[in-house]
Amino acid sequence: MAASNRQEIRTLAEQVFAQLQDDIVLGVLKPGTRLGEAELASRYGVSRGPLREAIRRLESRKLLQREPHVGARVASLTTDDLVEIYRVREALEGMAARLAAQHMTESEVQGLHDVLSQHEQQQDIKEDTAYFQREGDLDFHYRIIQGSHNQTLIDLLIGELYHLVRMYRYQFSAVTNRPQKALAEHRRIVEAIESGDGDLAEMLMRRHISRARENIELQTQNDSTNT
Amino acid sequence: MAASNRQEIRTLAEQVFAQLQDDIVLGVLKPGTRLGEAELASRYGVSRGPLREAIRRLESRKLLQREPHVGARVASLTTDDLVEIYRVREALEGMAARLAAQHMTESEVQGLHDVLSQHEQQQDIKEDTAYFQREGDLDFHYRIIQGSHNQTLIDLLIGELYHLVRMYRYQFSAVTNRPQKALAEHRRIVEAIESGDGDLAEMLMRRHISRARENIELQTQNDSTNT
DNA sequence: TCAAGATAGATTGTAGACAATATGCGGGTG
DNA sequence: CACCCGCATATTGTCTACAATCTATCTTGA
Repeated sequence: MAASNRQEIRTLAEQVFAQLQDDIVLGVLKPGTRLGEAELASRYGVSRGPLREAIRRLESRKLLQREPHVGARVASLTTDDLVEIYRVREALEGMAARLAAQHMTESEVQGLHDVLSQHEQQQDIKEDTAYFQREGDLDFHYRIIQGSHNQTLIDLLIGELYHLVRMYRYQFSAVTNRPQKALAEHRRIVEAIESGDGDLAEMLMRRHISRARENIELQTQNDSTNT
Repeated sequence: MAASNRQEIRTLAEQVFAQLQDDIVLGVLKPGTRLGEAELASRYGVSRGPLREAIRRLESRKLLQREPHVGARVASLTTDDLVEIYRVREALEGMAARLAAQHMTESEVQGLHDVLSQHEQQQDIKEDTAYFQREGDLDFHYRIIQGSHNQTLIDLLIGELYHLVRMYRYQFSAVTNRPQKALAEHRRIVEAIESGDGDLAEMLMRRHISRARENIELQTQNDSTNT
């Protein structure tokens, strides 16, 4: 539902790539797991050729780590890695918000409002906050990124970086402990985009992501002191 | 010399990957060229296995475009693509400059000064401005990116984006028509980094790259009106 | 002239074999 | 007892050959 297989898949190598990626992101294959080629080949019902091509592509997306003559392992993200990623997100999504304020069409802005009101309802019904905190939050960010109409930016964020963010969320069942504030920030970002204020949109988006990063850093401190 | 093969290369697939990448970036293989698998395999003296893995990795770096059952072509960059890339550079290198101001070591700052004075001398000797306008300029940017000490950021910029920038420069023999101003901007960026002013460093870097982008956009307009 | 089918060419997928290398175990030595 | 060296094993890396599939072109017929 969220955003997994965007384009039509035709070759076996691409199928294996998509399946293996999902299995890694969703946690079916746990971080650190050794991935033997023979084992994977039989698991997905293909030969080693297409499998190795899929592995190469997943390696360049940092979803698995490879070492020559040793093999591949499912990437295991540390919190430091995630903090690094959030710095990059801050820069790229800030730019995306700025460009979205300039280039978004009316229907795209309307779509933002739809997502927003959807989240507001789910906030009232407090039981299913998981949606907002997982893929729902990402839907909002996806739309703004797409709204930048900058294909390079879109590919970098959605094609490469976001899989790692999603993997982390599934790995640690990560939830934001400030859903109301986050939703309020989303609202103000949409207002800035709607009024075409690129400067403000970028600033608000950067703050929004920066706070999420600080939240991660804080939780890490608590974890280490409690342990 | 500049920055081509950073890590030790052990497997054939990695060798082919590095060679093919260089051949594309440096223009040995011209944009749009069809790359038959059999032809490439004999060209580099390997079989199709390692070759196909190299092709997959180059595809995810956007150095070549592939179509299933048709084949691969050397990517041909349009000016619009480059403008998109410069928007991303503005965001990412702005962040890199901010982080560099916070995290660069003394010796790294010294290295920046060295590059700077090197460029100043080459400016006086006006004959060989090509160095500054090509790899020399990139050296400066590379150092600041490395100075961010954010490996995710470094990988994205140097590992993925910069090959495209370099390819474009070789493709069009692109030169900046404002070398003095660019050098002055470099100087002020180093000052901001040295004084630990992350806000200023980011702002100056963003302006610097933004002006380079405007320069590209202007040249494109002239080209189209003259043609 | 246009459209549908056949053919040629290429790429993609598969299988099997061998070479190259890392890992882990066991024995020997200080 | 600890450490180092060498060997066996398993896995990855590579190559060859062939089958399957798709694309594009050419031919043929209406």
